Amino acid sequence: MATIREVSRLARVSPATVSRVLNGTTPVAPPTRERVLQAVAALDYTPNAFARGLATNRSGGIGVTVNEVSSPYFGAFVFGVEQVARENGLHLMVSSGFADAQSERTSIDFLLSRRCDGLVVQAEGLADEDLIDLVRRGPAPVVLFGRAVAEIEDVCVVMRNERGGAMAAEYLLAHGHRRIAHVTGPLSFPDARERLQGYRRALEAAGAGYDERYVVESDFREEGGARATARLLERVPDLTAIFYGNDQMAAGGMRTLREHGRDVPGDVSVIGFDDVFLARYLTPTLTTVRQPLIDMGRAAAHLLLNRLDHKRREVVHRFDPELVERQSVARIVR
Amino acid sequence: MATIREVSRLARVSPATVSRVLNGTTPVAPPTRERVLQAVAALDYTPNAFARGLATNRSGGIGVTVNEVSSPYFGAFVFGVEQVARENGLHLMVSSGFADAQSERTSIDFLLSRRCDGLVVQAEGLADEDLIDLVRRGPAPVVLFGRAVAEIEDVCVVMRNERGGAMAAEYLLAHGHRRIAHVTGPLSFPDARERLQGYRRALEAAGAGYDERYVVESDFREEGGARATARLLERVPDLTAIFYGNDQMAAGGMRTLREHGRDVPGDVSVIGFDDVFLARYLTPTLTTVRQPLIDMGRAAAHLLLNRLDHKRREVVHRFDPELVERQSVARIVR
DNA sequence: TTGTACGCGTTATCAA
DNA sequence: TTGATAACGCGTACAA
Repeated sequence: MATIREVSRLARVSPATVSRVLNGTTPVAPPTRERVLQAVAALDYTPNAFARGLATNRSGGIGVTVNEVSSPYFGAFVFGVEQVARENGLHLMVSSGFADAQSERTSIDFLLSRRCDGLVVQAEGLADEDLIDLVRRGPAPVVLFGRAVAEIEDVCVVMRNERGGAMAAEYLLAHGHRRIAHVTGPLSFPDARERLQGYRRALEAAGAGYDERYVVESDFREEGGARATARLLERVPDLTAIFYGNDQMAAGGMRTLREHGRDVPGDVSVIGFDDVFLARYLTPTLTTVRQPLIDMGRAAAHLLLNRLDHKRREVVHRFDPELVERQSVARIVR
Repeated sequence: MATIREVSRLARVSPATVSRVLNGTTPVAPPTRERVLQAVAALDYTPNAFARGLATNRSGGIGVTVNEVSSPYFGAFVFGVEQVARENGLHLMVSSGFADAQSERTSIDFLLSRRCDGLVVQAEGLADEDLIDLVRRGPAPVVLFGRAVAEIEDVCVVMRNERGGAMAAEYLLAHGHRRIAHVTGPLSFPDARERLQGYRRALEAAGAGYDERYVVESDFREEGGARATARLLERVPDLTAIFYGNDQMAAGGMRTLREHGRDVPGDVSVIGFDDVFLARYLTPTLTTVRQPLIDMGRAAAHLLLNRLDHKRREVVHRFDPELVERQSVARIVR
């Protein structure tokens, strides 16, 4: 690997001039410039990222911590982040957090020790205070995904979950349903609480009444959705529709409904949340509340870039959900 | 951010001693060692990765290029790589290649310019020669995933696709099928060719005969699978089973079969390849040939580690497929 | 067992 | 417009 000094010798200039040509920091006389460029090409020179980092204190990389990179949900988000990073000549360093405070802490420290220029963090284990501290006192700019922390709202990219929950319930109400159940995610997660709140508001606004026997807390996972559904069928067998806090739980729930001889959507209508790709593969295909994950990833990246270069790109912080109509909801006829 | 010099002053030793304590390169007297450790803790010192890289010429990171990080297929693979990386205190730098030679080249150069210690590459666009050149003359160790290049076989982690193709066909034959169609991936991909070859070998071995009217080339995508299936139904309407080159195409194909009034598996049995996530969500659930992607990711990472630290971890280079029985194949009764 | 001093490759400051 | 030179922070011969 050639060094800047070798290039400078070949071009018969000083290393400083080579640097100037490459970084465009100071004008260089065209003929000189030309010689440098030729030398660079001849030696196939690439600047040493370590040395550059040491001198500039910037790495050209942004760190991403999410629950699990390989899940469809976070995968889509990371994809959006990567797009923007590439467009701006930055690279991505990823580290999964596995929804565990200790593990998330490790991931973040790891990324920081690698001198990332900034971080995109989706944390489920860490407390609000930890995140506030990280954002305020951390050594690098940090933006948050999927969690609205009031004190640092300007660095958060989130979904309007309350609105999404209401949207789901309203859609079912509009299709004639009244006995609408809801399987929530863990209520320790704001996402899950907000969706529940939206559901409740919509029901009350419609005069359908909120009845907590129709609500079961679960875990955002397929098996959990299946179990919660069995519980519902036992407790309130007269339900005509179920709103699941995410698509995975809806998938498990639909299986349970089938096993109990309830046709979807003939006997029970089902609606999910997220619109991950599996929604299109279920039978019937799943009507769901869509989160524009790729766009949210792009937004998070843009937000971070704003903090890195102090430009003012327009960034949406709160995304609106969108209802995707498929086949899992039927109109009630009476 | 504290520097090694500040730590050394606080501990009243030289910077060299601090370095020795932290890296364990040379024995340090216990009391001295203790003082250093306390100073490190007191100042919350983290070594500067740039300076360290400059001095050691190692970054502690490995680069990963795959078609698309966010796809379930590659996501699972990357997940395996990440596991091993973490276990060894390394971090991951990712860059998608999008199955395009130009883009893959850019990704690889990018990762290399970031001074990754090694690379895990899954390339679909680059030619064998490019990869051979990269492995042999590149500035860092490289291992390949999903492509067996004869000249550099020792750095390749692959699936026994031929065997997998045969396995799929044999399974259908064992269930009484004789008129078995095959929808392949792009035959420019070795994966697709090998699976086709296995299919052919199994059919011929069983005396069922190979008939190319039963074979349609497609693109590994859902829509392609749907179109290919329509073509098959037109050309050889008497088929009783279809082997798809991957699960995505099987998903599209099953939709087409339904649209044509063919029940799966009542009228037509279907088998896929890969066993990605979605196979379990289709209706009926998809019988398929499983690739142990996470294990393959771990193997690729171990292989790379072997080249980095010259240890000799046992690594499987060629993985055996495994048939996962679900509901999409029925026995033919006559 | 510990300290001194240099080199790693770049950018930035200052002077010419 | 260009060149010398001093950081940047660490690891490591070499010396003590």
